[in-house]
Amino acid sequence: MLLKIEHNPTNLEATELINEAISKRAFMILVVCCKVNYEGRATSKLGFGERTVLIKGDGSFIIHQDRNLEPINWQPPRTKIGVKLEDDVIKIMGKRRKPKEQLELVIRNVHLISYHLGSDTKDIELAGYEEDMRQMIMDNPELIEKGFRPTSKEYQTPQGFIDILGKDDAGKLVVLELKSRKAGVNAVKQLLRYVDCFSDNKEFVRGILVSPSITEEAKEILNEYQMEHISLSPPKELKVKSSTTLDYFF
Amino acid sequence: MLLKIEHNPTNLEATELINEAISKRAFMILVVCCKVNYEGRATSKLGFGERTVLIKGDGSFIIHQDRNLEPINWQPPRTKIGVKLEDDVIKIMGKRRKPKEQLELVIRNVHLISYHLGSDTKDIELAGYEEDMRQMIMDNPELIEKGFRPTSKEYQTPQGFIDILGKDDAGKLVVLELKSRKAGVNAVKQLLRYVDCFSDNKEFVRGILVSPSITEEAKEILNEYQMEHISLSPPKELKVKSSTTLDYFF
DNA sequence: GTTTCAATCTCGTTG
DNA sequence: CAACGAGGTTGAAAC
Repeated sequence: MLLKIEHNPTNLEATELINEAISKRAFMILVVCCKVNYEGRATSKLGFGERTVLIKGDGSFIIHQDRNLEPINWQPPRTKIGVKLEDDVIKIMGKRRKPKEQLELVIRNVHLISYHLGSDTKDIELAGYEEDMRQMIMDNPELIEKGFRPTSKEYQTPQGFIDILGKDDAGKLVVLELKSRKAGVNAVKQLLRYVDCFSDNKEFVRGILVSPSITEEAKEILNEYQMEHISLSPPKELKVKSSTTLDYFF
Repeated sequence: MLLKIEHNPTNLEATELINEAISKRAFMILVVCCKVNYEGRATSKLGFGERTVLIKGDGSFIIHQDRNLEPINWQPPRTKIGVKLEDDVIKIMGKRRKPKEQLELVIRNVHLISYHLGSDTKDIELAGYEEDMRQMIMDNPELIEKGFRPTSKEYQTPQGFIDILGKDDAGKLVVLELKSRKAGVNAVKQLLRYVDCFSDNKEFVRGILVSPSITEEAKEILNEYQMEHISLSPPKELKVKSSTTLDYFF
């Protein structure tokens, strides 16, 4: 894999390398003393300090401080990246239209610059989501209860899509609301709104919240409206998430 | 600033440097050929490929592919990081309890390893949030309309907190729902639910959605229920967000 | 500690 | 292209 590194380059040398990296759409890594200005969806200013910067070939622009998981400033993919040297200060601009926004990185001093090329076409396999849960229940309706028969998934109502709609052993309508994590009051309210969509029915409609667990307050509201909770966790068997893997690169 | 770099080290050399970086709580940058396994809140596997890895002194563990803003795998601050060399393969483990989860990075080959120390205590200043908008309206109620008087902010209802509640020139009750960005149907539904909380009132209650813009469908629902929209953007004057700046490091 | 909610959310999918 | 919803959401504030 091609990889260029420079330790403590001059700002002139660094500017040239940054230009190279941009034109090659490389993955660039910088450790610099810099300040940062952002203007767009919000506004921010960050004074001078040591930061680690990633600029990807797709236009992602990521600025990390030395703590926290999240970057302190960033721009999403497809950002236009430009660089210029002015009065021995390097300015890297990331501009985007729609939304109109711009990130300005003012570099006083470069400690490390590196860039490399190399595509990574592997897709991640993952599991443990609401969609996996939905599929699991469609495949094994008895996980809800004996005699449960799903009639449709993502049934549309004025309030949005019902995760799973079905009928129980006695033929009563059952609305399922799925959550892959601990469910709170919002999940219960949503379920209630779905059930209310059938309030013109003569028959009582059952509302069941399906999630690994539930908050205490959510449980109270469920009881209040005679709705139920079933404890069920999403499956964690792995499957390929995206089908567009381009494995012929390997 | 102390900064160590090694280009294409052996896996033995790399393991030693990784150990050094961990024990010094340094900011480590790796460009490696690796695979990644995650087990915890969900499960994921990522096959071998070229990845860029950041490990911060606070325990943040971030793995980037060559596209997208977001890391493909990660662990938050306070993750315990460990490394071992087994059969000439480097394994970096990031473990956390509560939630119990673990990230395993299996490195076949190191292209670049670097670590550096240096604290960055500057706080960012930013603006443009819903909270700023709320404050702006409380300070200048005439932004809504002449004669508007806020009576309370974050007024509690069974449906949640109303952003701002007030009265208009004619003494009619007005419910404001604020959004710092383009508002969609969910914002309108939320406003409608708040207004419904006063449906036992004799008088008509006005519902006003305040946001920079609004989706077409949201506008239709607003009209349907005789609610209003006011176009207003959050202010963007800067202020220091965190008050815990430790500037005496500088 | 747990719960709730905004976010420069991001990212995918769908119409 | 805009809109909608899930996320290992994260992160902060409120309780």
